[in-house]
Amino acid sequence: MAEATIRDVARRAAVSVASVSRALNGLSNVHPDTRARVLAAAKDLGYVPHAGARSLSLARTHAIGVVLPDLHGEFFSELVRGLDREASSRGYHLLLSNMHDARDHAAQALRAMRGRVDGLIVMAPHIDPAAVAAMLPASLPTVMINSPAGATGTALRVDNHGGAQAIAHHLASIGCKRIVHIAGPEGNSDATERLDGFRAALPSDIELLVLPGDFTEQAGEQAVAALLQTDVTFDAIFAANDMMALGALQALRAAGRDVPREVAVAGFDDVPLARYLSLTTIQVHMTELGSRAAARLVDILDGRGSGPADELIPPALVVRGTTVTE
Amino acid sequence: MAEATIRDVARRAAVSVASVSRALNGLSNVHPDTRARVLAAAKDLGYVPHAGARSLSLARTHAIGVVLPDLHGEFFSELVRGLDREASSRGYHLLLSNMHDARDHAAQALRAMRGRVDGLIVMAPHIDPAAVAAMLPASLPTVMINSPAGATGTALRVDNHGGAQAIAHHLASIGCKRIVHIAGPEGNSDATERLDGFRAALPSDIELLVLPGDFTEQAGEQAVAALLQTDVTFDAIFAANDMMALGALQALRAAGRDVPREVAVAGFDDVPLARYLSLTTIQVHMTELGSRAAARLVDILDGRGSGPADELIPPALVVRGTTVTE
DNA sequence: GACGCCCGTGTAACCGGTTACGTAGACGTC
DNA sequence: GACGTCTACGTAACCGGTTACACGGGCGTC
Repeated sequence: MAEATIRDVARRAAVSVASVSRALNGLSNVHPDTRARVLAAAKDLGYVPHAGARSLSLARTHAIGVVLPDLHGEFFSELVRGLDREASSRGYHLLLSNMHDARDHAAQALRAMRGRVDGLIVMAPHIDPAAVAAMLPASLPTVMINSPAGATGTALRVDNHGGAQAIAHHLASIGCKRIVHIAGPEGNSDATERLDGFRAALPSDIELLVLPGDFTEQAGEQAVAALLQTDVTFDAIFAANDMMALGALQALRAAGRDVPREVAVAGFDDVPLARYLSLTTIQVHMTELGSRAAARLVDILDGRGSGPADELIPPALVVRGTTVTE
Repeated sequence: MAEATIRDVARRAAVSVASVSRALNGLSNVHPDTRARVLAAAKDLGYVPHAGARSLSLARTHAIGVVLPDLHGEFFSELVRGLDREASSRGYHLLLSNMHDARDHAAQALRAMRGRVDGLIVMAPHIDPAAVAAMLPASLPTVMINSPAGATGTALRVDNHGGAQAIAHHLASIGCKRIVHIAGPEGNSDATERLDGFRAALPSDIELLVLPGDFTEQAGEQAVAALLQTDVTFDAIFAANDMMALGALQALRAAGRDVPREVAVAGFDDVPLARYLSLTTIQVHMTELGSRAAARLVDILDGRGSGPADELIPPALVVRGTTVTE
């Protein structure tokens, strides 16, 4: 059952290992007859090159490491789909590694990548970029996704600022005056950028109330339910992500508030559910983010110039039934 | 910027590479002083072992290859989450590879795994298991997920038969007499097992009409829309998956049919949307399927006995508003 | 003091590929 | 016929780890 090695092939074809290697890799300086013999021998033996050995001598693994937080749902799969699409079309594999919260475990995970991959794609919106940089095995080209601004190396980010701005303009244009924002977890860069962008783009005659949240549906529901107990009035809710917006929607409906006539609701992300529940939101094309990130990294690995150091993926406003009547 | 190797560490600690290797791997036959010197030297140099070289000499990569079809949505992420959870907790990494439709490309992808991974987890419900077996690099332990029955080696499968049976009993118990089934793509083993199980469990006094489908929402919608044009009567629809059930729901609502009073609707999978749209369905715990598969493979790799050759993951019936009124 | 044993360590082979370098032979030129 | 070139190919070093085996020295025993 032991797999055939290149020496087995060499023996069977009665040539040296060098010739086998050359023949199999399509180098030109091999006699056609020799090449044919080698190919036949390889086929007979069912020979498959040992990728590990190959990478060791070439110092090239053709794999890229992907380190992600413990993402849930569509986000994760869309991102990975984009990464995989681009990577595999350019001859690279994906080595997955989840970075759970534990900090030192994360360092461990990153280090373990040395010698396994040619480069890294890291997403860590909850970790200080300097800390991440310190954990990296140096010499491994890295592309960061949605890291806090100022990250080292190449970074791709969703334009949270621009997206939030678009929501602000939209809500203002439909006449909202008293808006509630349900924020994301503290220290999360996506969350803070969304709030900052929103606040900055809001005309001065509009009031803004910010409530804490944590990106979960529950948080959105509870925040709004609690708010409804008070005598605060409002005509719009902008949640830092879709799941909280959906929670908010449920709380509003449970309380009999008419959406969008009494209260407009908007989210951020455009998860698939948003379309079904007709939620106005910002479409973040995770697939594209993934493939752009992979493309950038592969460009670097393959020695192509790497364009601008940072890149913003522009999100698109999707207006649906929770802010305007059809 | 070149990374330090074990020889650099050896030089700095003034010992041989063997001692460095022994010290770093925690072998017992190393003098405490030596170990301390080695550790210090390694730390000074920021030494990180080269995983590729390590796997070459150990013939162990501590990675498992995951070959999946181009899955969409939650399915994909849930499965991968389960795989990753189990694998990483047991010291393994995941090497991802999508197997698109092209058959020979698939063989290529599988072969490329040799020397990169210690074992494989393959999901290919649309491919003949014998063909898959033929593509495998032999000598690579493989666990198949949801393959057509009779697959080689270890296989884990969702109990499609049992799930469909549960739906049949449920529909019968609420009094349905004329049921329409929207089938999945031809040749897909999940699809055929669901239909077979359903048919087998149906009491003989219930009529069954089978319509073709392909697992997409559109297919479900069109099948039902077309059906409504005819004078065929029916009081229940069982779609081979949730997305088609949701499509069916839309067609029914567009035609003004009352669900569940006039027509009961059930799906299979329990995608997240199902909960929001209150669809009765069969809950397939993809996360568990993933972690079970990883556990089985790691058991084999680590030399633990591998229990029963095959394993069925039991799905659970989830009754919601599309079959019963609350 | 000869012997055996154990401990700690170093040397070098090995994992399975790639490739720099050397060389034998065919051929052309003067 | 001596010499240079070019082509096809083999030998062996190398990638960065692990580890079988050899070995030297300290110690206990008779």
